[in-house]
Amino acid sequence: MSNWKKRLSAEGFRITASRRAVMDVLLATSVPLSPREILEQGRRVHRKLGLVTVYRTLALLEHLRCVRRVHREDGCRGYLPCSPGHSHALICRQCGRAAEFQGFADLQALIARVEEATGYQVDDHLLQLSGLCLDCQS
Amino acid sequence: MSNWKKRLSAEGFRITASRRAVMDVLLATSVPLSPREILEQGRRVHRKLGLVTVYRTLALLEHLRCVRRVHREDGCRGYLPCSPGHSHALICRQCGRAAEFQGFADLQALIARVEEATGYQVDDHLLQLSGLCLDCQS
DNA sequence: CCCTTAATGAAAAGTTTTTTCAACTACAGT
DNA sequence: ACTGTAGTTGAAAAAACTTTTCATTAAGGG
Ligand SMILES: [Mn+2]
Ligand SMILES: [Mn+2]
Ligand SMILES: [Zn+2]
Ligand SMILES: [Zn+2]
Repeated sequence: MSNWKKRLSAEGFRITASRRAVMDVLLATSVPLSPREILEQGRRVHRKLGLVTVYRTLALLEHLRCVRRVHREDGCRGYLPCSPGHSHALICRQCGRAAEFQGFADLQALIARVEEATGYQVDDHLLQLSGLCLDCQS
Repeated sequence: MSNWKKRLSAEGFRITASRRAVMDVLLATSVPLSPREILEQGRRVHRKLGLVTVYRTLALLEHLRCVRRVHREDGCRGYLPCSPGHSHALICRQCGRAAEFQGFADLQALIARVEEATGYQVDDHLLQLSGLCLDCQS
């Protein structure tokens, strides 16, 4: 049983055909998918999947930190699977392929300086990189 | 004549009452405003301002880098005025007050390492911090 | 196998954003 | 100033997106 399903069960959520369909789609993608795209792909394995359930499942998976939402110029609802622990997304602006990376110490240093300069107490951040993946560079 | 208006003229765009209204609202805010909020405030000075024009003016100002879009859990269409040059937004999660900060060298270092690790050629980034402003810490 | 109750999906409602198009007006040229 | 033209506007309609409702289904513990 996949990690995600374990997490759902552990938190008292039921494993349903609809949720499995959504999870299967997300686990298989390397490109951010919109709710509508997830619906379309999900229906290939679970015919009666509904869009409402896609939204609900995405909210749930996001809450459990199984997926992350990607923000782009042309839409802020691209969903990607994400590894456990803190990481950020790097998206190819050509083909959409996503990679993950860690925030290392640089960010902590930057944040410390920003706190110093502004007086704000920083407790969250949104960091996303974009560029060209190896394939799209040629 | 304000900086923004100069920039509009310079690029061949006309200075209209509607655009002035939207710009006035944006120049005066320290909190990200949604198109609808901009419409409401803008109508206080230009009665017949329409929502469509708010959207169009925002797209224009964003293109000219006079305003930036802020992404949040509860909506990715908050608009803020932004200073010339490269900077990022820092938002108070309590009262919404925004501050700007520069990306310094830390980010370059981080990006270099990410390029090294992933093979991607990074050419853009989205960075936003959030936390509590000085007032909201007490 | 029941039973309880979480979960689902169709439809409706509510929102947000874009497209259309006739009317308007900023402003360059006279 | 006056005029012509092309950029701009706003109402309305269309399209797209997201949430709510509610009767029905089915997961999974007992
Ligand atoms: Mn981070
Ligand atoms: Mn930057
Ligand atoms: Zn690529
Ligand atoms: Zn505050």
